[in-house]
Amino acid sequence: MASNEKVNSHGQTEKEFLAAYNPYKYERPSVTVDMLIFTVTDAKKRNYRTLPDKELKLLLIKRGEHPFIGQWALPGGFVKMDESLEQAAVRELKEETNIDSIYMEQLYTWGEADRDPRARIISTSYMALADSSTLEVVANDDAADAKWFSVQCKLFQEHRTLTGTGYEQQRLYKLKLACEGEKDLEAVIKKVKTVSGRTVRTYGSIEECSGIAFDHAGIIEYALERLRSKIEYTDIAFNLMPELFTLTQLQQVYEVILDTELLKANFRRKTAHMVIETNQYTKDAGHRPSKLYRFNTDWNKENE
Amino acid sequence: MASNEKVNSHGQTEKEFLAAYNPYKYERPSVTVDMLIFTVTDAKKRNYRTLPDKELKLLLIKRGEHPFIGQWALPGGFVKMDESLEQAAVRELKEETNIDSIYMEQLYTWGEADRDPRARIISTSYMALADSSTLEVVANDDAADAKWFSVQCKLFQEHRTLTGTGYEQQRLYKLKLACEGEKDLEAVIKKVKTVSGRTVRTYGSIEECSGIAFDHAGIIEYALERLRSKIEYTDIAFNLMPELFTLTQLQQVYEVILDTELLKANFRRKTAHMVIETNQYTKDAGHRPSKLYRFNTDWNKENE
DNA sequence: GCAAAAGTGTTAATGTTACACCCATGC
DNA sequence: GCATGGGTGTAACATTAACACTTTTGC
Repeated sequence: MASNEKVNSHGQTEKEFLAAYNPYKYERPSVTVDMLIFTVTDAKKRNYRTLPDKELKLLLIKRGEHPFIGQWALPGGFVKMDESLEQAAVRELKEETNIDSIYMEQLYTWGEADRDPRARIISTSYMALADSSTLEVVANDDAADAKWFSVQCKLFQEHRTLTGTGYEQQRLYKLKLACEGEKDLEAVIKKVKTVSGRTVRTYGSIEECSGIAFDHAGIIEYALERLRSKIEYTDIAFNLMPELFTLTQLQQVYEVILDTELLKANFRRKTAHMVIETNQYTKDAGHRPSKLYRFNTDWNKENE
Repeated sequence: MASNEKVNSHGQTEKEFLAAYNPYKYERPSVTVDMLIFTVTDAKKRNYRTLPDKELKLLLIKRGEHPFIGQWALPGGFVKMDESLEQAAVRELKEETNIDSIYMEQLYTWGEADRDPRARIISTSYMALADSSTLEVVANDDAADAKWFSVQCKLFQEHRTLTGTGYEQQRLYKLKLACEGEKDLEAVIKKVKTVSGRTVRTYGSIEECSGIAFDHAGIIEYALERLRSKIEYTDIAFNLMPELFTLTQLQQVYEVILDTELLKANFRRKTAHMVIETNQYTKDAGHRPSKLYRFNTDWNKENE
């Protein structure tokens, strides 16, 4: 369907409408969705007794074309004219992982004019969370250019300068993405907060970056921040869990995302109302068997 | 600059790039920013003794053209090809209120394919908060088609149906916008949460709407929800306060946004660390003078 | 004096943090 | 027996919610 054949509900062709309303005529940005698909997997057991460590993983695609050829990028693609942003995100998710109906939320829309060297592209990022047991088959199916990278992001420098009317706070985060058989990807992201009188302004920038395409390092950092804060006050973490899980597994997922150690007794009290006990147990674990739980979808019936 | 003259950093014209990368050729959406500019103002005093009530206000523009002619819409406009989304938002803010450098944050990007009857338009919404003392002059300057509406949004119906594998929860919110000399604007927004097994899905829709253009009623409801939740754990409310304020005024702002009554003593303890006492007092108030405070920009020095 | 709001103190309930301890399993 | 994790109890402390009370002003 050519653009100038489209007649809208007011008897205008799209061309007529745009000529009247859009000062930029046919020069319009392209819109894409960028998908941040996270999961949590087990690292290798150190010996027969220990539990495996958990790793937070993110799906990346190796670019086969310029620009950033050979570098890794978030999966995603153009939004079609007849589908909503969310439909586009669901479609991309299905294409990449072959799963529909997993948790997904819109994160942020990235609109710097020069973020893509080819043309003006505005990208809305979506975060999806999946239970790794559902995914494993698919990951192998995929072409060799889609891989799960383990994700780590740490604050490694912080400094604060007083100015006449306030202060400027600068923080440097190091993002590390690793995948067996691939070079490690690294980026340094700077976040600056300027307080001058009553006005507070914040902005971020990518200071160093190796192997990560476009501004995707910044997008990944943003998603991790969101994930970290939302895990504290929502039930978002259960989207990363299998149907049945032990409380220690749940705690490990919290720990790998928050990057802290939590106290077992306190963690169990805090999450008690979000889980339902089953009468099943793990076995052959090299230590005492543990009870399996499932997510209690009704935990916040009253509040929200 | 015509679109096909633009040569990018890889020696392609934009036309060549899009032919290769974009399956939709030249058919691309338009992108706009929609601005939600909030402020809090005083209603009329009931008598010489009482304090004025606070009202949460939102700036709306009367549409002079089809579609939705005569109805009220959020201010906003097209994103130019050489400016970022945020620059576009700042520009629109300046055009509407003549203010730069007030608090602003990106809210959400609205991408339903049919949300504008004329053509495919994707809109990123930004919320801005302003202290009304800075604004009052400008509001009068503006053309008669821009007005501040008082905003109210209440949950008025809730119901829950059990399904085989979970439940469906439905909530109806009534949004009311009022402005002296204008008809009241009203909308009913439905939010549905479907829990089926472990998968939770949420979506919203506008059920009834009178006088509010496009899908803007839903955008306003979304912004109010964000404002309400952020006021609880950030210092966002101080963007609505003048330089100097009393603790009761601050409490009133919290109350009008949260739509509850708060206990004075407890409110003061909770906000104590975010304010700095001055040695100034209000006077001629018909009751005991009260101390004026200012925002303490350093309140979260350690934490965040 | 009195209405209205400013401002402070107290107590009970609740939630959080840190730590200590016992239990069950596989080798 | 012992390493490893499963699972529970408790005391100190911090936070919150509800209420009661005193102070200061303009008319």
